[in-house]
Amino acid sequence: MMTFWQLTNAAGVYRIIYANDCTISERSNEQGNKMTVTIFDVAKEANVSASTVSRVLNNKSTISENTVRRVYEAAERLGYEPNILAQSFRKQETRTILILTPNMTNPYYSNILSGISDTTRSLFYSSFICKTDWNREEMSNILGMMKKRHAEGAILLACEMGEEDWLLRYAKDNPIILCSEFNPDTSIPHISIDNYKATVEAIKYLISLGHTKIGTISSVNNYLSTQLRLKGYKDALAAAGIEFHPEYIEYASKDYSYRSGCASARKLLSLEDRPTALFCISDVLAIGAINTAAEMGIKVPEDLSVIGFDDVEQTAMFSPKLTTVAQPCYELGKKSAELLITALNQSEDVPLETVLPYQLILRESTGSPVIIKEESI
Amino acid sequence: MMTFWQLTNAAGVYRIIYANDCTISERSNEQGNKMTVTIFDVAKEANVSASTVSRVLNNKSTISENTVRRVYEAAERLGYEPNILAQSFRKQETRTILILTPNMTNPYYSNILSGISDTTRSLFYSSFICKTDWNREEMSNILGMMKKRHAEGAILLACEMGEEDWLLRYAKDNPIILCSEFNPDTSIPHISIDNYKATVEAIKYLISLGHTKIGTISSVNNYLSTQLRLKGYKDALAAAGIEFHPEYIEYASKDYSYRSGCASARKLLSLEDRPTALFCISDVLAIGAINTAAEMGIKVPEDLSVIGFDDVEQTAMFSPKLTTVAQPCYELGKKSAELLITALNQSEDVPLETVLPYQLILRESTGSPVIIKEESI
DNA sequence: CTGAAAGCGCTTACAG
DNA sequence: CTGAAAGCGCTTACAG
Repeated sequence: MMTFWQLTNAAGVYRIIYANDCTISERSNEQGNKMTVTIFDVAKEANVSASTVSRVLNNKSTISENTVRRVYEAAERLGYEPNILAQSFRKQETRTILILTPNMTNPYYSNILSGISDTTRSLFYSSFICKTDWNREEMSNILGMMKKRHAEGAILLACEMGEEDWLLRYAKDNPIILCSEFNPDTSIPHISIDNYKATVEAIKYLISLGHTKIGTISSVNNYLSTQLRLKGYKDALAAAGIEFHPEYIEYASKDYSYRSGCASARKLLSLEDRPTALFCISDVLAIGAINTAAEMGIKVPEDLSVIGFDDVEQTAMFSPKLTTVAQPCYELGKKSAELLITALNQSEDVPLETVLPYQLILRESTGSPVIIKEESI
Repeated sequence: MMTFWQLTNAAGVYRIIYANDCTISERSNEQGNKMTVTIFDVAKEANVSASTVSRVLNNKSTISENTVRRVYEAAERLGYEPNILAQSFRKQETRTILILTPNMTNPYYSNILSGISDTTRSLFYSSFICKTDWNREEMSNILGMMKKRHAEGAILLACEMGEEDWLLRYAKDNPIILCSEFNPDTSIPHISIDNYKATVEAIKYLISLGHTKIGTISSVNNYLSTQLRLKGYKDALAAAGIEFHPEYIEYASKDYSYRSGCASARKLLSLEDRPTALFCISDVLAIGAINTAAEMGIKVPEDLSVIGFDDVEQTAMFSPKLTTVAQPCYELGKKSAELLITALNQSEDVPLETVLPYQLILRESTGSPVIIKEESI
């Protein structure tokens, strides 16, 4: 049994995939070598020209029903499989995209990668995942593969602000999508959640619980999300008329390491008038804060509320369960891939900005502050 | 400035990579379209034939020094970049390998993937990571890409026992490497640590600490490693003359889920004469055991010693720090890729079995059992 | 040490 | 609706 798969998109059918899942008749020459069945063999068998076979298999132009049938039958009889290498060469297209990620093991990235990978495959594209370690030279090398025709487009995860200028050099020749992080002034299409709004909602929630002494663990990195979350934190406090305390802000390492989360938390919790709630810009940082609090004898959520960010599944192993802002990682990846492939297939422009929904998930690490009776003189 | 990179392996130079990192002279025709610089253009510029240019750029046969220089200079002057699509087509090679993984987000896998990915890239191969969800049909589809000339070989992570027969159908046409898991009777090259020895060492360590009531959290899956670890557990006990208690074995879910680790631990720790030590065949299971013990008021390591397996970095966030058998995940990936590419490049056979060193890492989750005075009549 | 020529397997104007 | 022909850019026997 032979099956033909058709993939359609807005622009119409653009590729026929030809799958052969049973025994195929393999022809051999006298030496017993396998001979490749080409489009010419099929043409001869079907009594048509190679051009016609090509057209039938690619759904190009209208062809008489009779011919179509004959070609399909001949192809099946011969066990023809199109030579992808020849097709790529002829069309000068690789159907390959580049994925640049700082690393592959961080669950936030790996979930995005998973979404990208599944999506590209379902659209018959290959994705080539490359680890950059935030190294700009490495990124340049990788993107240079597009010029060398190894790939046709790229998705960049975790692009720091300020990477804009040199990136444009590549973006003008090949479509590029920025996933999660981007420069607000960029002309390169990007996709993310609304980090500002998400943070405001998280802080408002803490305020609604009765907290007024709210600290944050931010990061020294140069991501837009970090900036936006810091601004959301400040704005939400201001909107509620809560005085801003600069000492309530600590900055963790650029990669949100657990260690640095612990260190930041320790500083904040050692403050004379320590916060009763902590907004952390990543789950790992939040876990660090919770563990540090425990070490210091501060109970979560009784003495301290903690909110994380991302909702990576690995936090399910912790108790108390983390209240956090969930990012749709898999969907961020999926959508990035779809946008890129759209850009690749039609000259039609892709939207500059795509915003996916976040969700504030309330679990066990937050609660109302214990009201300590103020002693008056 | 133009640079040529040479990659050498045991078989000698096998590819020249040609990198151009500065402004290149781009020629245009009257319409201003970019014209591709081909090997013929370089040939004309250097006053040699295209064959010679090809030979120079591929280091084939001996060529007069003078010619070599002229060709390089011409190539540089013209900003020539070899057309990879044409090369692939001509040689009918994709330089692409398939990686089949149950999922991409589990840190054990993602670390292996990272090793594979870095290595293939450094050897100028592409790796195409595909998620299988343990679905055999999906695996077949993916491996089918080799026949369709999309890829030349494959690395399979987490191949369950019994997958052998249908796999051979693919392994006879294209090299395949099994990483971490395999069938002991397989004829397909594989790489792993010595799971049996590692387990024996771990159990011996527990015994040396004074434990005699040692339980294990195994899994219902069908991996060789699971079998070997169970056998190692039993054998080590037997070797020490410790009686085997069937009720000291529990089986977690096939994917080592945290939840199932908790459930298994609860059963073991609810036993009348409960174990004082638990050997868990994955770190996540071990974390589940530790957390469950805590919930039950059982202290680790005072009342219960716990050993994990894998040493994925994510466990660094837990206290007490986990004693565990470390697997060299990144190296397993790296070595798998090297083996596969070796198999691809030389007909020379690759070793059937490659064993990488493990390491028992002693941290805080293990200790001597508290000796409870036996009450005599 | 080097060149002329064939050919990898397909797609696509062009012509009818 | 269909065919003959050219050509994508390279590599590699073959011949000298």
